[in-house]
Amino acid sequence: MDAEELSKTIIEFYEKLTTWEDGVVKDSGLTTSQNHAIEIVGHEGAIKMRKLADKLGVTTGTLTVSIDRLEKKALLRRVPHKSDRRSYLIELTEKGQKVFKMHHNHHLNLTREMMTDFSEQEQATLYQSLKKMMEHF
Amino acid sequence: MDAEELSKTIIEFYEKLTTWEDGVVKDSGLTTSQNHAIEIVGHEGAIKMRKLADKLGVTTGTLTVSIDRLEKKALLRRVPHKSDRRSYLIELTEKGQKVFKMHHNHHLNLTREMMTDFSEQEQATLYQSLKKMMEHF
DNA sequence: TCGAATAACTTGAATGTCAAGATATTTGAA
DNA sequence: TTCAAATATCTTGACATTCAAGTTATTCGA
Repeated sequence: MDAEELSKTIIEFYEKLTTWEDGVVKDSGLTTSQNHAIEIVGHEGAIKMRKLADKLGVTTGTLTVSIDRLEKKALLRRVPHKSDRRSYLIELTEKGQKVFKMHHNHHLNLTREMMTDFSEQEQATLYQSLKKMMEHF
Repeated sequence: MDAEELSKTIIEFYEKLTTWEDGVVKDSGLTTSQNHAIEIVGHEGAIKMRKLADKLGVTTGTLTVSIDRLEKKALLRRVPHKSDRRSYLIELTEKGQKVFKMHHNHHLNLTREMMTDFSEQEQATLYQSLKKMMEHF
């Protein structure tokens, strides 16, 4: 297999996902960055600002502003940390949960759609390949 | 294969690529958006503003500003269109070519790195799977 | 106990983005 | 041919994202 060709195809696939995701996010009235925050809080559950900033790959200053806006939209909230009064836990509101689940389902539908022509065996192979590639990050 | 699990893994893989790409781009002194423009011009060759805007998924107003900045960095230039005086062709400068090739090689290296544990057969299967998934966009 | 480290917030500057409108040019129909 | 409509790009104003640098409050550790 030619590495050039494979590299090009991986990038192409990545670009397609990005375009799809941008479209889905825009329809939900959120920005990409806001959606990303909701995704992580949805998957991780209550999480500290510091840890969330690291996962998003932004500074805490950036995150403060970002959480301000999401809190204003009533999608998540700051809850004072029980044992550290400098800190907050960020968690989804009910409205935030709904948005998260909606987005989660969109992804699930896309996966099912993409898998229509895959045999059970092919799906398993793809799954293992993705896992194997991720070992290199 | 559980669609939930597969969906989760695809997203995970996508996130890893994003983080990797962000790091590479940041090291090059460009923004993600600027890099994206260079990628497309590098792959497509001389291209009209209108077409480039469509491929980037932004308005022409956004692109004008973006190209202004890249022109100031001497990475690409506007060349008047031969038969349509309203229009320009955007092309890479030599410096832009270098940046493009560098980035291209980074991707190639990543692909080779990810493929280290893949047999020839596995690589071909992955390639076909990616192609097949992309038919659904 | 107290200085260093840590968590989050604030501010200022740069960039990205869109919508709406402006300008120049091309196109197509009368 | 002529001219209104379409097209290509640019401009402007408003807002979001982001970082760096600096601030405040609290916790930690020697």
